[in-house]
Amino acid sequence: MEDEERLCISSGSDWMSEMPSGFWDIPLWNLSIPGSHDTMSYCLDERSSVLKSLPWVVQVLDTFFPCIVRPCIIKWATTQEDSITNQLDLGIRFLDLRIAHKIKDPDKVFYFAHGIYSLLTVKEALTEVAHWLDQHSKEVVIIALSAFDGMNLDQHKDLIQFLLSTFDKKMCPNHIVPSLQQCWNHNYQVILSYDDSAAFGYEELWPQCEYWWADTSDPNNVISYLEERKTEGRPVHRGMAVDQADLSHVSKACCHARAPVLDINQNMPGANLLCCFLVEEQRPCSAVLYPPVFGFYMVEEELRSAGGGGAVTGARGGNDCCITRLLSVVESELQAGREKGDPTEKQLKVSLEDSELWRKFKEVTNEMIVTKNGRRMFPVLKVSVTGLDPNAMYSFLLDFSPADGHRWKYVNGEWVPAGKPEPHSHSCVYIHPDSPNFGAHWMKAPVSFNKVKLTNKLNGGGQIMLNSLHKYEPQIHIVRVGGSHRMVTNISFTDTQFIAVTAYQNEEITALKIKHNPFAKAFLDAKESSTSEKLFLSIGAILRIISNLQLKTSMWGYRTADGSYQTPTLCVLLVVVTFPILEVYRLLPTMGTNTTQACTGTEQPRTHLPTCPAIITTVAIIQFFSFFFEVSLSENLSPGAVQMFSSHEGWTGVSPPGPAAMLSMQPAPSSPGASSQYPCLWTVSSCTVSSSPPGGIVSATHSQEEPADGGSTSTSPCSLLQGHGPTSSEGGVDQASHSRASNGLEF
DNA sequence: TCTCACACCTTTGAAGTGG
DNA sequence: CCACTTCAAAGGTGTGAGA
Repeated sequence: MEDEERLCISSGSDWMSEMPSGFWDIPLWNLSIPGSHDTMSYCLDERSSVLKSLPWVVQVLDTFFPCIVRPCIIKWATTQEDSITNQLDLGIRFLDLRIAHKIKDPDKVFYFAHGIYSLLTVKEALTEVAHWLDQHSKEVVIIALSAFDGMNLDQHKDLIQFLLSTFDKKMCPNHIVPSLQQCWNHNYQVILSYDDSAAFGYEELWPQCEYWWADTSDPNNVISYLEERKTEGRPVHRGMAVDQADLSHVSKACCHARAPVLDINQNMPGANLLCCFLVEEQRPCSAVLYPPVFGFYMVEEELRSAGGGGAVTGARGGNDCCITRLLSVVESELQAGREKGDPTEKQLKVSLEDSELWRKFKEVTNEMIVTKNGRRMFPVLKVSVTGLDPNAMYSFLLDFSPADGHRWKYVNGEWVPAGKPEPHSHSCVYIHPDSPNFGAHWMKAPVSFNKVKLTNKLNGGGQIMLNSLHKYEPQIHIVRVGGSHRMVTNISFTDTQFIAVTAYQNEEITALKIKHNPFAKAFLDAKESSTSEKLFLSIGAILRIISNLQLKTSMWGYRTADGSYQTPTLCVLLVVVTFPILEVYRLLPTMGTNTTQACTGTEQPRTHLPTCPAIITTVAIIQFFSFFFEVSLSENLSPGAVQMFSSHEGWTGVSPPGPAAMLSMQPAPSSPGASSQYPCLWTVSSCTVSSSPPGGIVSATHSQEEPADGGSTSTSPCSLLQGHGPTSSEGGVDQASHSRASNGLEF
């Protein structure tokens, strides 16, 4: 960044309006904006009871020894000394407000809370803010409301109504990309983040700020943590991000970053020195262009810059000794209080349920339907969690980040990138309905996001809005709530990526959804009934074949030594019974299936493999018994073979595998017209059964169009043996017999 | 590419029943 | 009072026609 762009503004109360024009069009989240941690903690009420969210020991002690407990809490909890108006005058533009409603308080009065309740009410404080904004019409304040201790839905509604009426047209809608210029053009002065699901549906309310917390008091670790997070890119969902760094193990947080939150705590000299440095040396509006330079990184850089004599501002030049001393104090202070962290959460593990199913969808590029009214996800995103603190409170959130920088289209059976993506539209964060809840609750069973709905319209109601034909990756955020210790863990699984669509493009995806989603069972049953119907067609086909054989042998029997014919009833029955049994076996994977049935992978192998033995065996039986026929089939079949029967879609749905995949029942080709004791030579594939012509193999076609009368279309099972007219003639099969066969089966 | 009505299914919860 | 069953309503699916 050029030095000119690092201009520091001397005035705190109107520094935004005094920003150089180069910053006017930069989204606010790309500016480094000073804020105050627990903004309202300067007015905690010693007479109020402690919060119920505090450990029970503290509550018990407060019951018996309030005169001791409360001053201690106030000393610990007071992170600010200046009033909210003074903070704004000093340049603070990010307000961290923890809201609470006093237990058993019948009035609709809301307070701030940090350990105990505040003296000032929310109404009083925010009215003060609104008044200040009236006097500073070009200043923009980011207000983050969170915690909401002891509040129910009705109270949320009351509070939201108050916010809407207080700030009215000053509130920047959440679909706007807020820059100074944008805000000035529309007189927006408030960006209000409301960290509760009650805010869904209000376009004036922004989602929760994302906190990046290094969870360490070591400045080097803070820097490396923020550097690492910086490489991951910006938060995927809109809203302010707070990169927070705890400079003391007692949670006297000094926060800074994209929307830095500065703690002006008087009790922590190290932190205060650094904060003072930030405030007095860096100053508000020490803005950075994208990519954002994070707080401490910037401090470090500017320290080097100042120390190296490259004065950015006149005030900093020649302050080498001062800076070194400051850093030394900070380092020693922080070294003394290394954070201990929570050993439990360090072992946090999150695993994806149904990962095998997700993987199958991923293999064929998963698709998720988005509709105007919202459509559930399938497979359902479900995770198992271990390693949480069983007694701590957590919220589980879900949002969706663009998986890549493409728009996609489905062309010729595959997804291909198709240009630049639409701007990532505002996507609500879905808060798991069980939130907040104890760690023990989250760990006792897999956490399922089965109720989340995906939409392509911005219609609130907690639905996730996605762009159609864009690829997304779900992200789960585990947020520790209800205490000053705030932990955020983000988890995502690449197998859960999908392309949002308004209608399924890939038939394989449709098949997988129908197969595994119980709500789509109707279509599974439809397929089954269709299959069963075809099964009977197949049985009919084989019977016609047998019938046809009977015709060709003049009678259904074999010639004995004395020249008479015997009817091999048992053989016929075997043929008739074997085929349906094998057919049923073949259909087993699809019949009676439910969601618990394991998927065998893509549809192709499922229908492919069992088909072969069914046909092979059936044909082999026919072949075997035809051995007894006086009239060899080979005499009646043309070498230019036609298909046998392929009534089921599953058979023909399999692409003809080509010669390499063919199974030859008897490899030796017969010369056309050659008479043999063996009736014919068969070649069997997964979907075709044909006599083997010298020149090659005829591929299969569907037999659904098979005429009911067993006519002479080439796809008819009858036609397998008789349908090639010239050959039939050559074989000497008389037309009368043919007609008789078409009229019915005789057994 | 998207929307919508539709048939068909599962899920859910209230009502009924019996021990 | 509880456990179990029944049943109807609500809601989740993919489909296919049409915009």
